[in-house]
Amino acid sequence: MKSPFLKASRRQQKAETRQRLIDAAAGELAAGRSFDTLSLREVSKLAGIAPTSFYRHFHDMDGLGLTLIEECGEALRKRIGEVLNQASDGRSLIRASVETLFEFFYENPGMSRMILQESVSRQPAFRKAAEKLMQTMARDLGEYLEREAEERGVPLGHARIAAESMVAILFTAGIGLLDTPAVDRDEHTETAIVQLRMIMRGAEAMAKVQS
Amino acid sequence: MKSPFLKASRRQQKAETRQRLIDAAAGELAAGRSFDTLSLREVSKLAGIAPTSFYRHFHDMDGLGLTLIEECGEALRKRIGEVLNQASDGRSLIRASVETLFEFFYENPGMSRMILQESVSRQPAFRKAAEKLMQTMARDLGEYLEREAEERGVPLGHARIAAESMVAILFTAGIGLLDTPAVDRDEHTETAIVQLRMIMRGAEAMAKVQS
DNA sequence: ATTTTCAGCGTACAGTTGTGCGCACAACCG
DNA sequence: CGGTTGTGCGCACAACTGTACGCTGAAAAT
Repeated sequence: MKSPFLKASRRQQKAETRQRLIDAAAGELAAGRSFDTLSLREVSKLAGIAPTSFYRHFHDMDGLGLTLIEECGEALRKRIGEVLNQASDGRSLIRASVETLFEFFYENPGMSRMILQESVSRQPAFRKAAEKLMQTMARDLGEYLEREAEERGVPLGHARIAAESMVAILFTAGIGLLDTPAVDRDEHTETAIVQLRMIMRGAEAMAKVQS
Repeated sequence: MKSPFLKASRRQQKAETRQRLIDAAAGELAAGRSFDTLSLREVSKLAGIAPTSFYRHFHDMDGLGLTLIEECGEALRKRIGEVLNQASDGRSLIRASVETLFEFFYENPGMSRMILQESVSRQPAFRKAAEKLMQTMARDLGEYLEREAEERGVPLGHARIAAESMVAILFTAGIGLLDTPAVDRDEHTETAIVQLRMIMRGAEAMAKVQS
């Protein structure tokens, strides 16, 4: 054991090294690299371990990638969940959701781009993981919309479909946000809000006429 | 010159080789590979030329990539343009657009996925090219919507914004389409149509009340 | 106190990558 | 016809990849 501090237990030590691998990869992503140009050797070096030691923590680079997606997705869902569940503060639900999501994108550009990227990836495992995240968000949002609309006595047609549209728009707008200078950030946000409102209106309108 | 047929002129010969490089790359994409895992040596071999001869046709793999995006984008825009401009046949405009676009995706899965993928790529050149395509489509669609709405005497609010939403949904749905078995294809299409109609309704509703 | 476990290391190897160099030889031009 | 052009080639090289193998030494278990 060449590590400078010997105090830690073995479990701790291993967990820390693993985390250093994750951080190294995330750092490169944040710096603009794309995940599939990262090599096992590279992240190992960045994490301060020998290439062959990588295997003590992940079976593959794919393993690392899936962990990254999972961890980031978890954080994101948690953050959105808070907004949906805790009664909205002053802001409208839509505004709160959009602003929260965009804040997240803006704070974690590397990870966000990776999720967006892997949702269209050729690597089935990655794509599935990213898609699952988006679908879960759409489902959560759809259920909320339905519940909320019922309370207001304004039935929604196709709540699930509307929610899917919203998620699609949010993620697409999120991409654009990532290379938008901070100055124009609010404009993007407002546009997205208008887009979501438009869908809400459309859903209400379709509920009135048919079904 | 080792080529089996010597009849062609130099210009022709070069154009053909270039095309073989393009086809080789496109073929690999269609077979499920992702563009940035393709190596110069690999496509050269597939095209039947020596690696070093690649440089006679493209400066880079990036050069090849940009050509692919451009060519495919051109084809796509042309196809959509036809639908928008020539008076709709029996189908509604929305239905015609969606069905045409999805047909294109389905016929060119490799290229389509590449465009979708590069629209969120870290490679600025690729991303810009793909984004430009999407923006152009959104603009075309927006202009059409505005014109058409005026004719019908039903003014649209935020036509451009509505068009952006539509494009976002179309492309997101397109991704999903690419790994959907042919059986469920129609269902996807119908869902997308509902989503676009919903946006239309919303845009009309927002025009009535404000602005 | 002794044994077992196991994170981390160094070495080594075969494979692949992009690309510089110079040559061949058919097409083209005068 | 002779000279130029330029596509295509083989060779070579250094950089980098993933990973198999066996060792070390401290932590954990006995």
